[in-house]
Amino acid sequence: MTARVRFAPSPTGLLHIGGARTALYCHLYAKAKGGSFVLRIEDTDLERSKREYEVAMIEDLKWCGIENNEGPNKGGDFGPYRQSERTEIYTELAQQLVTEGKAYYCFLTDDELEKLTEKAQEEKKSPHFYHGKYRDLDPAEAKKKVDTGETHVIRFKNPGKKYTFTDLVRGEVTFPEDMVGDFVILRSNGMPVYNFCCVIDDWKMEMTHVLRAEEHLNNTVRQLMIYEAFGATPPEFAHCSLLVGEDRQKLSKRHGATSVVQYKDQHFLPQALMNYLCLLGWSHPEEKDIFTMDEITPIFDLSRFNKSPALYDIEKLKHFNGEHMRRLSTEDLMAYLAPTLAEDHAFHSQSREWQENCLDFFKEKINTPAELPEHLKVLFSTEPETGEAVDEVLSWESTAAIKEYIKGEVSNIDSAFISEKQFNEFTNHCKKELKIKGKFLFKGMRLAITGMAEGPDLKVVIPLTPIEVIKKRLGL
RNA sequence: GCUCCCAUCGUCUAGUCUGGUCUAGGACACCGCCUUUUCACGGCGGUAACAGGGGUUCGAAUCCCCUUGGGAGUACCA
Repeated sequence: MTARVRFAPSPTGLLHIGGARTALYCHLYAKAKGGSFVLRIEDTDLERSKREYEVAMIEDLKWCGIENNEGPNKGGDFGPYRQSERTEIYTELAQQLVTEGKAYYCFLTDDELEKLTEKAQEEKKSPHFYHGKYRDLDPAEAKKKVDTGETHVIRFKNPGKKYTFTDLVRGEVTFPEDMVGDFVILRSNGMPVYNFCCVIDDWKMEMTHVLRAEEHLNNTVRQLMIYEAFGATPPEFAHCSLLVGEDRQKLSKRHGATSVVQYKDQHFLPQALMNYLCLLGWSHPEEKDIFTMDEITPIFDLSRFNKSPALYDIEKLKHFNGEHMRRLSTEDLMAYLAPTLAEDHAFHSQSREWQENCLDFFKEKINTPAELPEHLKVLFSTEPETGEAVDEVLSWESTAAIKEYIKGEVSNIDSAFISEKQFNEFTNHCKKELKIKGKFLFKGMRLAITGMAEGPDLKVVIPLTPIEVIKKRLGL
């Protein structure tokens, strides 16, 4: 049987980091098994679901390099892929369970429910202990109430036994008989709830594997009951660890940038984000840490999941971004970095060759595009630096001598740049004729030409600095 | 409260299933040195962990139990 794996987000917000990781794992696993990756939209929460989120989600997944084989955007043999378009299927199946005595109508009002929950808690019983009030109501009588239009939901009749299943990452998991009560499967507004549709869809869409985050582990018991009620074979389950923030709690908006689109907007490389996310809970068999998703697809498997929650660390993500950025070809690097600079940045007025040399040099110094403008100041800024370090260099007599000499030389230069050869001649002149060496030479030279006390290698920086900038710095 | 899950450097992790080769390996961050000045990169080196307690065993990070700690769930959210 070919693997069929789904990612089933609810379109109630933007795709977040945790969702992207789950989607990545699902995608990777489906591809590793040569199977299909299905996108299903779980929009049964009418209040919060928005079509625009669905659209954004598909776009963000695409940016991540995750494309589905089936889904609302692609079609397929198991559609529709939006739960809101499948309500008939759910309602019919829910009715079937009622007919078979495996579910029943419940007429509990919100008030009653609340009171019963409180009562149960006072008696130190599970909150759901009294929720089965209408469990044994005569079906004919229940039907009559329904027909007269009384507000009702459909509750699943908990068989009251232990459930055990083998989770592909957690091993054998057992739930006690009273872990959940008679839970709702069809709301009073006629919409089915998550645990019900999820099972129906995974069953009818013939999913072979359900990969999701640990927060769903407890839901599995309800789902197992439903599969059993229909005599359906459940898929294999794999619950991977949760992503947490600094406070060790489930990652959410309050932890800062948690939607994928924010990383896209900040110009992170999608392959870096995926690489980092992939390693949060999964490890490469050879302990490699930098790789592309294509590279690991053939070797991706469920046995290398770590069971404990992983802390999402942006600093480490930046490192991954740097590594992937440095692996880009000259052309791709240009396409990546150049657009991140402001439109009026002096970088854009330079030649293509200059731009390539420039990026090739500065890519070594940064991990993210956001750090680039600050580094480029050494080439374009005409504002002299201030501070102790600068003052110290300025206090040396040699510095004044260097500046004087450089000023003379530069005023005679007509070309657009000082060549590396010329720069070496200047250095040698200062060394031999002016008898300046060591830090007095290099620091003095740097200050004279760049106005800075510290910075990258002068041999590279000087030939990249436009002569008019240098002249302006020297007051020419 | 109840249920389920988890527990190796500050962080991500390898090693746990199939006890010995683990004086616990790698990565991020941090620190130091080298790359004839600085910073970054790179190279080299360093600080830093098996939550605690009991067992089992000749031998335990690895197996068992308890404690503690953390997380998730406990909805007519997903």
